[in-house]
Amino acid sequence: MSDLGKGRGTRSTTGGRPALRKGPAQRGLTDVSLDRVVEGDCIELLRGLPAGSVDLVFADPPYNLQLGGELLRPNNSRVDGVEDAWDRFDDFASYDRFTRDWLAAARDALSDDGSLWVIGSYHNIFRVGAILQDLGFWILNDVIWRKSNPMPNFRGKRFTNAHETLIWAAKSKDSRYVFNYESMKALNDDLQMRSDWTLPLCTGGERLKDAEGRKVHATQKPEALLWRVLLAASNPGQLVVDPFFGSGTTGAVAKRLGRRWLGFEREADYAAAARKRIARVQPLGPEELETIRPRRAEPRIPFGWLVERGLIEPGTQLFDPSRRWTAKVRADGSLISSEHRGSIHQVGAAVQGAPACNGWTFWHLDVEGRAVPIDLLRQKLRAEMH
Amino acid sequence: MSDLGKGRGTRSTTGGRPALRKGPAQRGLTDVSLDRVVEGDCIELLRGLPAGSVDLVFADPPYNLQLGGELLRPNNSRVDGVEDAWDRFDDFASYDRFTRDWLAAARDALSDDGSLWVIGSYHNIFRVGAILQDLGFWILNDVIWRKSNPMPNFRGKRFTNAHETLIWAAKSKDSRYVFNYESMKALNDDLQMRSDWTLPLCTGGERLKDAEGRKVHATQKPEALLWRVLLAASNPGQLVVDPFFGSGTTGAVAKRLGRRWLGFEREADYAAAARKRIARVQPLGPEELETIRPRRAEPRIPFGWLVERGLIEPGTQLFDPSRRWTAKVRADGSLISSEHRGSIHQVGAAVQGAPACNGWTFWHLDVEGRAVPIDLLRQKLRAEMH
DNA sequence: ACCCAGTTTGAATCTGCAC
DNA sequence: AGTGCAGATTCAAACTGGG
Repeated sequence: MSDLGKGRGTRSTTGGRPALRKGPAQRGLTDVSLDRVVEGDCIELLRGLPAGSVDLVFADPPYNLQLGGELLRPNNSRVDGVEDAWDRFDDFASYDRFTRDWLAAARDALSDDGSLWVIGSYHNIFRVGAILQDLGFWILNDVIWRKSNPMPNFRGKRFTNAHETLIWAAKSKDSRYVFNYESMKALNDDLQMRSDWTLPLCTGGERLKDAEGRKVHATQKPEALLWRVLLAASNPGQLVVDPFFGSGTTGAVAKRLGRRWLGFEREADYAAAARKRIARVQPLGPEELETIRPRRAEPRIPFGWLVERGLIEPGTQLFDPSRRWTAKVRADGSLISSEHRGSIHQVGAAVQGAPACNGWTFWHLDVEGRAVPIDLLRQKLRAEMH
Repeated sequence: MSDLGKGRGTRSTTGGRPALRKGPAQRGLTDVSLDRVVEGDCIELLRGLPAGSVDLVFADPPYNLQLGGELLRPNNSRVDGVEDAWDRFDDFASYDRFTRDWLAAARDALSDDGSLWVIGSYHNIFRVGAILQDLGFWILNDVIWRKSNPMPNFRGKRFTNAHETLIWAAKSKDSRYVFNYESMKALNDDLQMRSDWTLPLCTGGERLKDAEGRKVHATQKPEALLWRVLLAASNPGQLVVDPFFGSGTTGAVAKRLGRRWLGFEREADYAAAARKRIARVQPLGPEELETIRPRRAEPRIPFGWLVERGLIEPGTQLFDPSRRWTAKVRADGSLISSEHRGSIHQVGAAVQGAPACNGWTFWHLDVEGRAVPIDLLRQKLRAEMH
């Protein structure tokens, strides 16, 4: 694991400074303490992590369903079921305290460019979202998990509750968070991935059962959901922490996708089931893990290099797709049109009267009667340079 | 209007005691004060309503978007964002105060069995939802408006923000709120209506424009959305109040559906446009309240979903029927061949040197020695997703 | 009347590195 | 922290105009 935090284990959206990014191992976490389920209170355990050591948090906290009174105080004592408005306020207040505590601890553990996902339902997600914002998290998206096979509303008193909500938030407004745009686009047939994801509930062979055939965990999340989350917002080698580990879906998918992971779980039974489950997971090899490389991450090639390398001759006439404007290439890689001179981008913007222009895709040259974007020459040069 | 609050104007879900339910006229509101747009501050106007006089509140409050500078599309055209003064707040605390004030006033105005809808985005909806709960409202559903034609994310930095969230809440836990289960089921091809509604944005002839062709209101809601809300949660003759009336969609649909209505609006321009709009609306006759059934399209299944769902493993070798070309599946659903990488369609086209290719029928995989087109897996998945 | 190609537009927290 | 600039980035629908 000597390459933790290097290579693919870095942000893919910028391409800059990959060697400078620290992996978990450089941030006070050793191999032996990673890829494990730790039993205990998630708030204490989160507080025990080195500040800034975590790249991604995925959290599936208790939903505070006001049905069975399964509500826990920060000290893990159980709150009794309550009826009237005063007690309900007490109820929410205690849920809010708990939420604030674990979110604040998670925020401290996150690196500056790390991000956090929380999943919830209308019972708790509004409180979680508001507290997130109060703590300085910067919401990037709310994402809807649209269940293709939800439980119907048996009594016919409400709409079928057919979705859950995920919030994706960066540590701060200025964060340079990881978003693997191209991978998400690839996953969605070359269309931008939207904020609504249609996925089925976790059923069938994926659902963990005990010896008597009872489900091990009441709210086991489908692996497809975590697949999308981890692929979108982390890179191989980065550290993913799940403070409410449960049946270990986050760990199973993290292992498969080559991410480092840590799971916190209070209940020994869940922890044991998760360990057993994850031990069976086969990690993908580097080739399968390789995804579409974002153009932003490709090495920068100045236009002048094409001239220098003889891929384009000084004096060559360039034109835009509509052939309304032309410009000539000069020896230093600058362009000159009838009224403007400067870089391919500057002249492209100037002739159009636009505020900006990507000269690589705007300017074309004539190759045997066909208009070819100069970006094609750049790709050729890149291939030559490996 | 002597039958206000009787007959159809009663809850349909219980069937009990219809004659005892009061209509607006019995609760201190006269005909002359109804079905009107009132200009002024919504909090004061809500406070001025007799307690318990309102059957349904629909609210589309400012979202507090906190937009930065200007945003350009890839073609350099400028996005016409929400820059109106009414959407600007100093900070979360002042937005929260505003929200608490209008929600508290709305709650007092609501009858005990009345309910409230609020629409918002991730910028504000979590704060609204938490405050709702703090005030004693009882959330019945959160409903997702899934936009069929959302604005893309132009910079590729996030998921396409393709939905908005509505919260539907009763005045209290014990409320006997109106829910027209059968109407909703009928609207949905005799299936229970789910909590996610797919509807297009308000465009075309429905969108109000001024003399210069500019949109009258930055955020006009589609009538189809209000149609569903009013049909679900109110009965003819009941009173619907919209404290952020804007372009008057709530009033237009309420009039058409035979509901009484009241709209509060601070801006005189909006109020005038709404009055003009609603004057043109023809109320439906009792028999016409039958609705058009929405058409259901076959769901699109991107190839990546097969990978995500475990129907095809990353690393799987694909080949064409003639077995001249092969390619490998990667974790994000893209393919890689010896010379090309991209979507199933792109790589299929590239290896053949063809301009286009249907990857679904071109690529096959080996199942027990037999070549099976990947389209078969798609059909399998589609069947699982209805 | 229809078709096709090009243009416009929508509640948007929308760049990142070098100097 | 501020400035300059390379260069990356869009989907569904409705509308417009010419043939």
